[in-house]
Amino acid sequence: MDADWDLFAVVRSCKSTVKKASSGEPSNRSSKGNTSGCNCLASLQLEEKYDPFTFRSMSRRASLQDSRQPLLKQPEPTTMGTDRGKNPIILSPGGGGASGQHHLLQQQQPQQQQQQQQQQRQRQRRSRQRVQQPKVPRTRKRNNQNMNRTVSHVTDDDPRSPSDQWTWRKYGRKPIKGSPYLRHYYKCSSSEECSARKHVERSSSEPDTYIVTYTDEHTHPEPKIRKSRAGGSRRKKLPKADNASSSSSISPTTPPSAPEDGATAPNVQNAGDNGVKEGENVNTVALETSPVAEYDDGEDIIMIPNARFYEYLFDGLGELVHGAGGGSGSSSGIGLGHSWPAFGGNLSSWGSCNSGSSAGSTAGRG
DNA sequence: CGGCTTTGACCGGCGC
DNA sequence: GCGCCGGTCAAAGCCG
Repeated sequence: MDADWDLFAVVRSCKSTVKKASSGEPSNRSSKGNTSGCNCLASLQLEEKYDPFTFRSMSRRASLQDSRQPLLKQPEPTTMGTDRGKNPIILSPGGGGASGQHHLLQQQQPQQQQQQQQQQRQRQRRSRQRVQQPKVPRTRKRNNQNMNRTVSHVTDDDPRSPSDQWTWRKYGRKPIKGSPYLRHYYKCSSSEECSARKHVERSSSEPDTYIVTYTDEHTHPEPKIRKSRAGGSRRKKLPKADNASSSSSISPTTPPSAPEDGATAPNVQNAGDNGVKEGENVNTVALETSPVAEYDDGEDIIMIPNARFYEYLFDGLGELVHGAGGGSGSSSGIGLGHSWPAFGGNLSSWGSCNSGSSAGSTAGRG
């Protein structure tokens, strides 16, 4: 209950905030709807805003999503990431937009303090533990070293790009100097022994482009079915009662960042060349990210083996689109499985992994 | 319960 | 030698 109240309160406050804020910015293309929604949720999603790669978290929270729905008008189909990247919304710390949040913050201060203390303690504990642990040299490779690297430039222009079917597990992200976007690090999760890794970052010069760098090769065959994405996105603990408030969701250290789902690691494939460093294979690929994510995100996009998916998707999409109309993503994944048998087993796994939310949104948006 | 994301800290390479 | 910065670790917590 409280949570609901909080959510609504936040959403509401955001909404009003957005109105004010958005007035300044003339067009937001696709983001419009999206943006409006997102902006609205700016306080809630700041992180996502900054770090589109994380969007999943939000979408996953059904309740939140539901509450958002009414506020989110589905815009025309759009490529997500782009907007975010181009028009990153940066909320100044004291900036407007957080009135609702403020309110909540005040209400829950004591709790927050406790939580903060707890967190601090935890961190200290961790640090201590680490210090006590015997130092195990980490294997870290530096860029210039002889590494088996493949750099791909991924754009979200061409939906039909092939993508990788590998399953990746995110193990870190970092703000990169000189880039407003975060770089996301992924490891192959199919096999512990597999040393394949990749990192995804949005090109600062070309927000529409993601730079995906693969390191090492997979030591196992391509997984046919993706593992469950249980637990998929987890946002920094959002205290039940004060999710919204928890400024924690707005990481002070989180820089304005990037977009998109690279998270999903834009599944990419090789193609052409583009000046990259010597010894690196450069591939230009289209982000398979489908229109999906618009507001919610790429989230789901992430694990979807888009590549192949795409064609089927668009073929069948027509129907869906027409039927659903610009429907809000609400129609979400629901029917995916049924509508597109073509997806077969994979789809089902996707369903669980990506959850309908995004899938649906994608469809709706066509 | 397994798998995944999040996140701050740690570590080591690299440039100055 | 020092500091910066990128890459990685690992506990915590979430979700199916």
